[in-house]
Amino acid sequence: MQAIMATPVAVKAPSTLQLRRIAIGARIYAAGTEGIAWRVKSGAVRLDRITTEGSNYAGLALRGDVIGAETLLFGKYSFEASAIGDCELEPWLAAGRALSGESLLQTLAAAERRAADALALRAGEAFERVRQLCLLLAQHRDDGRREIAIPELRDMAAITNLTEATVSRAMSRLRRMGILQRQGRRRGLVLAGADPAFAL
Amino acid sequence: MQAIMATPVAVKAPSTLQLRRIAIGARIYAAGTEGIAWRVKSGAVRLDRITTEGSNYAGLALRGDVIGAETLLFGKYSFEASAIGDCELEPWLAAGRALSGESLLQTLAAAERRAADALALRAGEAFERVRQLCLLLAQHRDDGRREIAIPELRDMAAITNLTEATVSRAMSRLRRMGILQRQGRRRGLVLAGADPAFAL
DNA sequence: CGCCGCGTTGAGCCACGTCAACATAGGTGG
DNA sequence: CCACCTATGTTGACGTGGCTCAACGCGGCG
Repeated sequence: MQAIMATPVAVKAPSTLQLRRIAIGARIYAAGTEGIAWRVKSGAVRLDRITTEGSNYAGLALRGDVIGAETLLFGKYSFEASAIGDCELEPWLAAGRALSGESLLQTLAAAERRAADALALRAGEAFERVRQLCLLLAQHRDDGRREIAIPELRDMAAITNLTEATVSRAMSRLRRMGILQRQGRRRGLVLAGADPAFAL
Repeated sequence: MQAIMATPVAVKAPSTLQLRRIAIGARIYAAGTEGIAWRVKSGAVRLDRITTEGSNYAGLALRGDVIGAETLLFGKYSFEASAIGDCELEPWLAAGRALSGESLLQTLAAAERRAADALALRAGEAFERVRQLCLLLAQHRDDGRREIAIPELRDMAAITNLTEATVSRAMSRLRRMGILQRQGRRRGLVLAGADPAFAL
């Protein structure tokens, strides 16, 4: 487990905080702890809201999204964040004097689009939801194909509001159909075809 | 249907635009049209994303939330907004020179909390989802009771990702249990008990 | 009055949840 | 290196919550 590097000192000298790498499955920060805001350079982040009855999936952040912006107001994180794909984060410097309204507005607009995506992942048939989630997680490569770091079933299930068993069946089907390539159980990258016939 | 009052002229002289009232069920603005950002003073707003395959529920805005902030960037609305309870909107003046970073940050934090609420409304059993939605829509009154402007079933169904039939059954049950009072078919206000036993 | 949109309710069915058994990967200690 | 353990993923069998389809009631409106 990585230490939370965000301290008041870190806030004062963000330039010393460079790219932060988080392994898949690891927690990025806990709710209620102190820290700074980050921009997701690559990977995928799951946000959870902590309630008295446990923690619930509360949002998704992908490449370009900002997480933990509330620390600029409260000093503490409101949600818990965990990496569901290998992540690179960079400190988000909208804070302090350099706070740009335009940048904040863009972040707000992006957050609203992302929230709409997250909602859409909870509607429709199971197979379609899982397919859409894979699409969101996919990154384009030079050769035109897409690669996807498959999150744990637990996370995919929470995001789509399905059970792990149902997600597993959908993933098996995507593999059987040739849309996802490479073995099933293997953690790590999987390829989606470049062929438009593989609509993914 | 109310006319869309938001025009470039309106943007230049927002002070002339005062409280805007929208009747339940009416559209507030359409995606792609020009306009300004609004703060929801009361009521509830449903946001929809327009795609080639029609429009999909994409978010919820309640008292205090800001809608249409993306117009400050693009000049146009990205989503469609409709009132699902009688609404009062006021122009949101974070625009132009008066743009305050703090206010923007608060709006961003509120949007993220609201997005988490919206996601939670799509998890759990049908009855519980409908109950939670009613809770979100309820306003406290002086006498300690709560009043709720019941949206159309169509909207409650879209928000909770249930069918109208299922939502109707859940609402009937809430009424049978005495948690919601007043008749069923009647459009308009319904009361929830103040008694904590009526957990709603 | 007749029509239309909305809400209500019942009957039957099916997609997904539940439960369980098993497979495999990865870690840990010998 | 293997033995073992645990966490995770896979797959089948079965049950059920909510969807589908349909009929009906009611209110509003031309």
